[in-house]
Amino acid sequence: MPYSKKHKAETRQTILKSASRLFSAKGFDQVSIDDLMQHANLTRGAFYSHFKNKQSVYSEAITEGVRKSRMTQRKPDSLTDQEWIEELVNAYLSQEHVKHEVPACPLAFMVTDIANKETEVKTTYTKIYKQLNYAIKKLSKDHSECDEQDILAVTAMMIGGVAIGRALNDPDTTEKLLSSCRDKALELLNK
Amino acid sequence: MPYSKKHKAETRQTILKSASRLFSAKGFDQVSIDDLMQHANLTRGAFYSHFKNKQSVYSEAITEGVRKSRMTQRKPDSLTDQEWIEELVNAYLSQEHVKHEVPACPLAFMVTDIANKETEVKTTYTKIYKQLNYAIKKLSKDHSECDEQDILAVTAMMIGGVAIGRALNDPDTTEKLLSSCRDKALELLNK
DNA sequence: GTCTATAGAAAGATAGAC
DNA sequence: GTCTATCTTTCTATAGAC
Repeated sequence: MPYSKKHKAETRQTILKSASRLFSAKGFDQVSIDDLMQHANLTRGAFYSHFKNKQSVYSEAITEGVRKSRMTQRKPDSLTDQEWIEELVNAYLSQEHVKHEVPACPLAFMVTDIANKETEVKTTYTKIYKQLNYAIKKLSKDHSECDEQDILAVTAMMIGGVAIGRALNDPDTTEKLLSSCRDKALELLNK
Repeated sequence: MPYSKKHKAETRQTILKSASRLFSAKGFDQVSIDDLMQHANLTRGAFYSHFKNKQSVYSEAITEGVRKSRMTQRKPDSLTDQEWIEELVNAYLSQEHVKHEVPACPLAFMVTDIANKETEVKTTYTKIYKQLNYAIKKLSKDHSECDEQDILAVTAMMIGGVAIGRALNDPDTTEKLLSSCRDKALELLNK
């Protein structure tokens, strides 16, 4: 057997990693299977040994993107829940995130792209969206009075703030937007 | 002259109308020039008498979309500023808007699509984004203490709420999201 | 499993007739 | 101004050699 199972799994993972980065950056249609494979130092033809088609790698890339993003990292023991949540919100609504200098959150980077896709993809989006809200809820419950409505508003502000920031052409406006969302989000979360 | 100037202007407007609807619904790449022209009962070849290329009609479609959307309508004299702003926020964060049963706001429907485009398109987006914030500021100044930060947070919530709502697969979650954003947005605007 | 080659389809843009 | 025809490119997906 010239190729081990381990090798196959690693190749698959490499493709998925490129996929999550490229689809976030450029959207479904602007990324070709050739692009994905070139980033993995492979050629087009090899793609179909790993994924059924383009849509299926896109769907998996969403999950992969969340796995790598800051939001799903474990809280360091040195921080309180409140400190950690503050750090997460600030990192989310940051220039680095908007400029994609850190792993992108698919919830913000892919939101419009996903709206036009099939059930499978939207179901994945819905799932990770609920996870984000649940994670914040859990981190807030001990030190805050905020309820589910507050949290839904906060995540809309976070996702919206980052998505809008990416579409703007004016760095000053982006910075004002991000800082406003940071302040108002933390205000809602710390009440 | 077999075709009048008026006829040309009308044809152009018809194309633009299809463009604003289709690009909002499906995104840049999923709409072909053929699609646009078929909706105007014309064929591909005629397109280039009206627009330079696909990108330029996309750019104009953003402006056209805003022109038709609720947000730019004039306030009826029978309503106070406060009543009108409440109506606008509620209409924006509504199921009808998310489902595109009323003209779509490009700020929400095209946000990710635009992030990956060239300067011209992003400049247009930035302009209408600022217009939205300015319009709300003007409507708020007489009855509310809210500042620019509040307004930026509110519009992020509005745009984010609608964009996320479109990507979700679960009507209950969408409804909870929309109603939470409505409540929190109006809370910020009425303080 | 990965490669090259290619089939087949779609779409942007142009040319020339009317 | 609008039509049909066409050039050209790009891309998904498959076939077959290694």
